[in-house]
Amino acid sequence: MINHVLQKFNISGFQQELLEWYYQYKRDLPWRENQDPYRVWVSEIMLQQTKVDTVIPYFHNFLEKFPTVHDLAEADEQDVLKAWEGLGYYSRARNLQHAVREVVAEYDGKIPDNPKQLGALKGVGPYTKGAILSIAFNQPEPAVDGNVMRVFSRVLMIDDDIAQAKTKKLFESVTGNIISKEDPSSFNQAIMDLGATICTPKSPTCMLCPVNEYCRAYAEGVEEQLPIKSKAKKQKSIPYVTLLIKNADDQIIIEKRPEQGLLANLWQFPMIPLTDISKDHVENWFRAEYGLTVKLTKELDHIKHTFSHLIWHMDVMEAETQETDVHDQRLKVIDKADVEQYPFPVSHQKIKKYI
DNA sequence: AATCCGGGGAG
DNA sequence: CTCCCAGGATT
Repeated sequence: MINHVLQKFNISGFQQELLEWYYQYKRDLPWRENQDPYRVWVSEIMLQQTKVDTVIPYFHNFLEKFPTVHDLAEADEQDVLKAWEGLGYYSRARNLQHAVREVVAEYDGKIPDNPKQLGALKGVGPYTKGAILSIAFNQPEPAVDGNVMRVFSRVLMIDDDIAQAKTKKLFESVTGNIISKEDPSSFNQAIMDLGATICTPKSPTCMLCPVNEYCRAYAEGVEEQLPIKSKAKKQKSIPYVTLLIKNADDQIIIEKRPEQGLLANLWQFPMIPLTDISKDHVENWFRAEYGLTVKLTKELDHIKHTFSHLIWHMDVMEAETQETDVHDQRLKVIDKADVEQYPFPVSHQKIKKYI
């Protein structure tokens, strides 16, 4: 299969054109300042399913707060989540800290440079493993992400569905055969840059592509038709009432989310799902579930928030309580001014302005 | 092999 | 609106 795909493909010519282009035009990115494996690691985790422009400010802030593996290992998880606030996929942050603690405990704080130990760390999958091994340790390991599959599906005119797991293995094999043994670090990063700036998902600028003479899809004029990707099914919709609860002491009540699942360990304003009850039973349901008596006073907003796999419809209500303390473990009474100390998902940050 | 897990921006 | 982004863990 691989032999067939790579038949008559000029590997060394492709490598040379790609690398020469990269040496001249590579993007100036903060994690390319040096090859510190910790910085490479943090950047690769942040960049999972996340655009470069989004990551840059988070990367600076994160490295300022946690400059070394030891700083991150010793940090409070809530502080790590606060540094991740708004970036999404929060298990990345929790897994990264878990893995860093393992590196400190098992490897004396030195990030392992072999595939077995590196790939065993929490949150380090096939892509990230290859990225760290190649970028930080100069090892010729493939790092297959969306860019790599898009670029090589066009260059080699591969029409397999890139949404399927087995297709990713095909591209790992392909990349393992094409990657430069002289400069694997630059090679992998060059494919990323090419995918981000030239070989883009829509309207690729093939005229400016350094490897267009090696591209089979371009030669056939079908680059816009690749890669093939099956569509994801659409999200499920869930209605909620969300409460901004205020007490007589000018305080508000927030809730810590469960330690597993969606937005784990982040904070929110108490939410009541309207899947089993109707809106006029919210006060009773809340008293039964949280042991707190509240009175809904005013409708503040209606927020629609879309996740990868579901959609929240939040009817935001202002509520009052006569209580000054709470008894449910999940709830916490805080001063209005202290709300900024807690990590909130973006969906709930939109509610802060009503405080 | 499917599903879960966030949020943003380009078009 | 749709797509998809330097994906991984869980089932």
